[in-house]
Amino acid sequence: METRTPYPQAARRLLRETLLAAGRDEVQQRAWSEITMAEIAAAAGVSRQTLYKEFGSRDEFAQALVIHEGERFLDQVDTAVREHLDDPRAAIGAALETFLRTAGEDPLVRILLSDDGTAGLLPLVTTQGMPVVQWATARLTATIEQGWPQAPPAKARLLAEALVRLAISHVTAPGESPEAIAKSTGELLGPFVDEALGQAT
Amino acid sequence: METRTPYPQAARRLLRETLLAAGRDEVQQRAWSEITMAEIAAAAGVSRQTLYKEFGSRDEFAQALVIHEGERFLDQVDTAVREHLDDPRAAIGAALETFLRTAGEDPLVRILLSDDGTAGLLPLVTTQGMPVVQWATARLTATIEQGWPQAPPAKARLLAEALVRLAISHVTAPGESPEAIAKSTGELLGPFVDEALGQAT
DNA sequence: TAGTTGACAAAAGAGGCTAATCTGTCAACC
DNA sequence: GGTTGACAGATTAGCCTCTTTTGTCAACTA
Repeated sequence: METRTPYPQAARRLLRETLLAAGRDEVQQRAWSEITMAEIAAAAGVSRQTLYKEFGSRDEFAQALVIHEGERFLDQVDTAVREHLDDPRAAIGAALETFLRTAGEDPLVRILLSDDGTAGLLPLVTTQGMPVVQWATARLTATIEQGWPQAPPAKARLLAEALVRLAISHVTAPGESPEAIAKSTGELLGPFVDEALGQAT
Repeated sequence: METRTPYPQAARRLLRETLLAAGRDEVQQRAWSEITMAEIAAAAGVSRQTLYKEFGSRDEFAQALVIHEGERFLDQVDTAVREHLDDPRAAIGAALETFLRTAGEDPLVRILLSDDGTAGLLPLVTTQGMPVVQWATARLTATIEQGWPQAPPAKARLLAEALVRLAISHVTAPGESPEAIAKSTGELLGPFVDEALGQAT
């Protein structure tokens, strides 16, 4: 599984990583609309043109940033899932609870939700949310298939997309506590996963 | 079931209905931020003060308008559900498909989704969406309980809220076709409803 | 080769300032 | 129960200017 990465790819990856980290730092302090590309480049210790060369445009960078941050959440979800490979229903609950809790506490997510206008990042998870939904769905699908290889791919994807959409919904319009939501959703989707995975609670 | 409504209530209801209808007509043409309370009142053939007396403020009117329009969609959902009382799984599919199709074609919904900013109506179904979610959930829960009295209330509510959130998600960030979504979601939630209602397909 | 620098047009945004409009709430009237 | 007219305070439209930002050059450097 471990392969040495050739220098060019590694350098490129490092560059992206550095720029995205700089972007995160900025977004944690001010609204997206008040942050300039020049500032991000400067914070990363790189020229503005390098930023453009790597990401193409401001909007594309925003997309990449949101997905990159999402990656952090999904890593945690992965871990939560792996701790409940024996009990799919509990896995769903743990995954959702982990996600909602960390997202709810994350300063970046708070800012994202508070900056309403068209200029902000919020549309990237609502009206223009499809890229994020599809990316997260693909990622979660992979996690599920890895944890339960016997699951039919179509059903894994179905479950993943529903979880992604429900998770986003609960983050943007929060009602009950993460635990309550996790419990309910586990109950709701439990019968489906029991059937799909051929395992009983 | 049929009771004569006393005049005062009837008049009040007629007033609200007329104002909301006027509001809908306006919103179908321009963005919410460009519509004034005076125009709505005029379109309803009523004075501005009557509007304020009835709805309190611009924001409250917006809330009422969104819910009132939602009522139209949920009426259709009700009908769709009632046509499949023998098959809960099909009922879910029909309900979602009906909702997504009519919502997708509705000019009002299109405008709602295109007007991003804080000034628009969109936040009422996303970041400030809880009132709408709760209202729609309560309404759908009632429909389910009426159609399947044997269903445990908690499970009916659980199912209803998930359907509401998924429906909103699919309207704001549309991916597949209404039919495909309806089919998938029916499949996803089927096992749960089978269990909750004690009926097999 | 991968990055920096400086320069650029076009687009967007900040600032100020006035006039107009809108909201939300009066009280008087029918 | 509804209308009318009037009102202060807050918003918004318009316009104009100045500045900044975006996105893309070509020339330069390690």
